[in-house]
Amino acid sequence: MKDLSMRHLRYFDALARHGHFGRAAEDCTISQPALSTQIKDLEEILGSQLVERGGRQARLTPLGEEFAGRARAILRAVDELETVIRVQGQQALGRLRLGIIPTVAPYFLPDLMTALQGRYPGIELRPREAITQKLLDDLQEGRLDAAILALPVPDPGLVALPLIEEEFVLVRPAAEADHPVPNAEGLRTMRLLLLEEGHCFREQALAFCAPSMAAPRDLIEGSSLSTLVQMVSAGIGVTLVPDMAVPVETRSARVAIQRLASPGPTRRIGMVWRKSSPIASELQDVAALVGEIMRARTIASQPPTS
Amino acid sequence: MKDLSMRHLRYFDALARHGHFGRAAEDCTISQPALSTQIKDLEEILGSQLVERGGRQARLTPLGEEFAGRARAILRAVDELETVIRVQGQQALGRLRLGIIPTVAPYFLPDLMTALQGRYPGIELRPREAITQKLLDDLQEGRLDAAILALPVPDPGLVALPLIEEEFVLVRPAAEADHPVPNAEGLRTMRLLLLEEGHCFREQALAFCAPSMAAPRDLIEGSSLSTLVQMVSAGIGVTLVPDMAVPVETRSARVAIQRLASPGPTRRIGMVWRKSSPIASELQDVAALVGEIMRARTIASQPPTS
DNA sequence: GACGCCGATAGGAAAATCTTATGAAAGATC
DNA sequence: GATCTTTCATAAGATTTTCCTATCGGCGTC
Repeated sequence: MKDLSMRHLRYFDALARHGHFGRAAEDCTISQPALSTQIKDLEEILGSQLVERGGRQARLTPLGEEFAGRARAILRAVDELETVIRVQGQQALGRLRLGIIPTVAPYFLPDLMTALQGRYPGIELRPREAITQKLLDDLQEGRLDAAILALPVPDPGLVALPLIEEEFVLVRPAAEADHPVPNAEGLRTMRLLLLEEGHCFREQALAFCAPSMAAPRDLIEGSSLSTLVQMVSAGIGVTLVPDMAVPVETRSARVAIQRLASPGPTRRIGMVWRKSSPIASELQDVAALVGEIMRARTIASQPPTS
Repeated sequence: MKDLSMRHLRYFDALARHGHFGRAAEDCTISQPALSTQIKDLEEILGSQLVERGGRQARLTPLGEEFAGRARAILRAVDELETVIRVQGQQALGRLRLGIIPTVAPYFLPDLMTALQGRYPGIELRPREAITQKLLDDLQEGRLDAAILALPVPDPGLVALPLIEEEFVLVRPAAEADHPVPNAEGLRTMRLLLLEEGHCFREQALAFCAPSMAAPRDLIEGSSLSTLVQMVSAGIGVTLVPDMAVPVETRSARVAIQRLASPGPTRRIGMVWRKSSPIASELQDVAALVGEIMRARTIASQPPTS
């Protein structure tokens, strides 16, 4: 047996409104027989007579009235559905769930939010700060639209657009400001403060200091760069921070900054999203915008010295 | 361009629930390609991507989620619509809009309502009292399902089933109880009280008294039989009332009842409905029931005397 | 790099829908 | 009261939509 279709509802609605097969058919821009058969179909489907065919005019039965009312409500809902989806589909970017690793978020998120709000008025921004692995998972599962993190990402199925490349700088107690700049080997002999397991920045710093995977002696962990810097200023040890963190983190701490000799440790920050993302092209734009902001901020913040 | 169809909603709902084209297709008992193309159609119709096809699994876009929610609501409404109509279609008679002329209504309506309620449990009864012309109009326009009135009805397109035939009796002041029973000619010389224009009973009475259409002298009008009888008891004149009205109207009035000589005036009460009425067969039953009641009541009420 | 899973695409078949032509019933008209 | 008109139903053929089978291509896995 056939199913109830949208057509049935639409045609019946027209018939209910006009009370006349011919005019209803005209309203639907189909022929009168077409409408007649559809109405007949409908009555068969429901197993009840909905229209009373008097020679004079077509009138609805009580059941027909009931049907017409409900049908109209459904048609309204369908119309609204179409409108809503069409309208929402228009605006390029309605919502952006953007993940950012913890060693980037504090230094760019505010500016980023402002810029995105300006570029996409009315956008619903949902930033989320998490470590790389969690970001990648969320990305894969569709809980994030894009993420800003350190490249490379191993995952195929993701697109990555590099944004900036930045150096790590050495942060040591203010008292050691005029000590000589150590190299990687020298660093290994110092008390190095690092982020907890899971942070990509920790791995990158370690990779520089201890390429052989041997964890350096005297390794102390902190939960944020801010914590690490505070510990440094207390004379507990030294640490590495990314360039972008310097202005914020060393503003009020009594520490010395030393730029390491080339080739020093670096990281490349990029934005990634699913290749299959429906808003891939918009994300391309977003990435460009983010790149601009990041470059402007890092250049501006870097002292003219060195 | 094609239109949004019920199919689209159903298929998309399945896809949303399973997150998997193959399983969704199976759920809909169609092949996977069929579902794929329908979903693609849907996306084209709406001009937006609703599903994100990652190699791994199919995920809904935010727009897709919105769509799925609304689609589900619509499908629920459609399902309810079908159920309601199917169920209501089962019960033979859900509602009966029954018109009755004023010279019948007071004497039968209560019994009739009771009997119909008993015969059709849960029925919604809507009796309406009005003069013949109005009843016929309402019947034609579908505002009434059936009407009880005096036959014949000129209208083709209506079916009429005779129920009872009853005589008119003369009502005169109690003081005249032993006056001789007048014939039609004699009636014309008396002060005759009649219903207002429009009542079929008025015309029938007039037709008996004054076949030549000449209105008798001294004609006085009242708005109901009850009023007329009260006026008679006050000695203002005489009137005719149908047999069925006698028990009720003369119960507490000081009036005399005289049965006229045969062939006296009579009227035939019947029930009519549209030939095209969808509940024509039920109305046939209703008419039979009404006939039974009327006959029982009129016979029982008639004194054994003649 | 072969295999398996998943969804897209192609081509032809089946079904639903539409149109034109025609029929039948009931009012309307003369 | 016979004819004309209106109105809806039915019939037959054309068109469109929908579906199925077969096959491809991407992607992840072993």
